[in-house]
Amino acid sequence: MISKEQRQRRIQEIIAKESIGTQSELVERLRSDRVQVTQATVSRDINELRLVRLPTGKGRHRYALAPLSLESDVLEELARRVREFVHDADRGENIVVLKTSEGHATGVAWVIDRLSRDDIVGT
Amino acid sequence: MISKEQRQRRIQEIIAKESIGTQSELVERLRSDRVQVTQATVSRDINELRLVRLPTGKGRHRYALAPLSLESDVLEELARRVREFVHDADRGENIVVLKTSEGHATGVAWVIDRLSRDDIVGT
DNA sequence: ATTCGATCTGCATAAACATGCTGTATACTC
DNA sequence: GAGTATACAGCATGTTTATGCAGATCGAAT
Repeated sequence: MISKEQRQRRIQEIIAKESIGTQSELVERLRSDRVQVTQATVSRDINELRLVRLPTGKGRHRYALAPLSLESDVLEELARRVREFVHDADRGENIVVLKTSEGHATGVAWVIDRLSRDDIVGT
Repeated sequence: MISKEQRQRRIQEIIAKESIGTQSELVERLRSDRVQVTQATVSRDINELRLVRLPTGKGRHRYALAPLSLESDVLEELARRVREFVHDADRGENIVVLKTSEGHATGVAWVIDRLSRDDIVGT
């Protein structure tokens, strides 16, 4: 019998590293670590740890702690530019239009490019 | 009939201001605003908006604006959404056009809105 | 050592949430 | 206009999560 505290620590580690979508999944995962519990207990643990089940699109979910840290350099720069230069944001179904100060569109777009890197098809 | 987009906006407003613990509760709340929907639709909205049900101790819960309210960090959320949903970025002299996945423009625009407001705290 | 109280867990089940299917509405093409 | 496609929402139901209750365990106080 592992302690409650250890188990909860383990849970946090697991969901931080792996993509766990349901509590049953987590129960199984814990079993593979020789930690035997039921879904009921895991449910209580999750509440105590204040973990959240985050929808990750197209019907999938993932338990998560809280934040995910990203490159804050680029982010801060983007924040600065958005605050300073972006005046308006319109949107359609699959499009977002940002209106910026004269001449600053390139700069804002540049930061967004950096942010997107690989995922961007083209600019 | 209110539009899906309006309804989702309304949902975000409501959960931002009020403490909503279940989807049925949200359905009721929407009804009191003359917005009639079922739990099923609200469930789909919540997934699309990537809202999160946060345990708030002693068996209670509250829906929240996902990572945003958790981290108080709009930037990281923007980064995530840009990475995930923005496919293309065009620019003009004072305009930036982001092309996103079907249906995700609202979410991206929403984060940018937040970012443009004075009351947002930077990283 | 026994009693009390608090904590923890599993079981069974209730409550909450997700989703397959279907009907309706709208838009596009021919 | 008829046919086809796409998005949307409700209903019914399946899946997932929360919880009342009872039994086990532990520590402190008597």
